[in-house]
Amino acid sequence: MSTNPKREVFANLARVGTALSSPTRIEYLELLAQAERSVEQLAGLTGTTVANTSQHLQKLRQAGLIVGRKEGLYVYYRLAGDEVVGMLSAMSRVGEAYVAEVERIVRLYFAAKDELEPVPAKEVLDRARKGLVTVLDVRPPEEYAAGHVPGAINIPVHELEKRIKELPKQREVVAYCRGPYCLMSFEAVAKLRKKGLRARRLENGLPEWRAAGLPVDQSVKP
Amino acid sequence: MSTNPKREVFANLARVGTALSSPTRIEYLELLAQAERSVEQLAGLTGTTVANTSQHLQKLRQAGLIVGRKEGLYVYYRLAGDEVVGMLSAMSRVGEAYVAEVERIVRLYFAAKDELEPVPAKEVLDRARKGLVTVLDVRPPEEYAAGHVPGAINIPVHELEKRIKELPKQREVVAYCRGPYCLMSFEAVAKLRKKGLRARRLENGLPEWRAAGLPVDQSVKP
DNA sequence: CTACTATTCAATCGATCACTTGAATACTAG
DNA sequence: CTAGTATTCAAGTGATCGATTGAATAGTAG
Repeated sequence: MSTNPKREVFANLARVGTALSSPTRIEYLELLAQAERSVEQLAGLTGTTVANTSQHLQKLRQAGLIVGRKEGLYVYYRLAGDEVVGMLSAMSRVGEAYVAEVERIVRLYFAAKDELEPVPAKEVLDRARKGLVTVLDVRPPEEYAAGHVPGAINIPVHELEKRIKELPKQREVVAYCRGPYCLMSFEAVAKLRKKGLRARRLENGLPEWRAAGLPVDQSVKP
Repeated sequence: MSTNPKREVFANLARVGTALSSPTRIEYLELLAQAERSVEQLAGLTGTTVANTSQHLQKLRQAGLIVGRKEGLYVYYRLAGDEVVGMLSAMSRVGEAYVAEVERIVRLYFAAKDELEPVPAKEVLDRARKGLVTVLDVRPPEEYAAGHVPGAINIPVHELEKRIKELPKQREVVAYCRGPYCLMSFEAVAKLRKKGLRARRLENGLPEWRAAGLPVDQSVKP
């Protein structure tokens, strides 16, 4: 029983767990699941200092969850792979199912869950191809550019009211954003319904869509 | 949206992450995945004190990963559900794929980094068009299908040895994979040289190639 | 009731973590 | 080269964590 190989494996897994033990780092992961970003961008998005952000990112990198790419003066980080999204989804599922607290918050903020029943991904893909629904991406343009559901229209949620006429009025709208805990699509559905459109949420965000192996379009860089 | 609900949810997910941040606790989870056990049994199996075991189990319980059942003098703990196993699997996948592998290969090849000097992207494009080099994509087929260097041959790194005859023996091979921190191309170059072929790495992976505005071929989805 | 056992609680100590601050490094522009 | 910027490194502080120890709680057996 000199060195236990199983213990070594567990120590490795624990390193991943440690990386996931900070709310801030989970937020970074969610942001990086949308598009790669520089340290400075991430610091601005989360409201922390650059040095602190850099340290968190390095913990995530050491755990193998993200990778960095240096381009000129900037270091762009992105998720190491779709497996990371799958892992986060698995964690969310456990959290939702077993942590009473999470359930409470989900109920409180995210749900009139019955009224806002989400649409499964496959259903959306089929119906979008047949022209039966309009798929709406309410995330910021740079995230849309980094990857979006094929054929989706991009209108950030805060511009939705003034650009609502870009959407076909008679067709049902399916809105999505960053993930299951992202509020933007709830907000969008509420606004659209207020204006008299039929609207529902996609069950998850783009990272989960991509991780499920569904097709993703990307805006070409100049 | 007064208090950010996303932050609250992330804080709870982080509690799950914290529960998974200790090798000992992961060991308990693995044991409990087999069968429910009492505190004393678990303490004996892991070689820790009963009090310590009890504390770990309570952290796991608070995170919603296990549940306890009191029967007489004993408290029997078991996993809260199968989703926990799924989450552990997802973690293992990430850990194995990105931590262990990278560490192993870095140790193996880092010393020889001078010998494995990479080829700049533009040079490869020119020389590939002139038929001077064979470009080799060692990523999994689905990633190759989603986009690859024009004219590149796709042989996943683990199939390289048995499919090596698909490569022209006299032409130099330039191998690439996922990115600058992906080590599959290091492995590929090492294998190719062992077989007597001239081989070098592309300086980056396909994402950087695409980001640099260089042409990318794509296999059409059905 | 008393004696005994499994589990949990409480107090403690050293190690690690999150965050801040200020400096060092790496790269670009001129 | 110098000036300027993005990122990382290094040191310091208060908080939390993991483990130990010893006592308290809850249950059983007689």
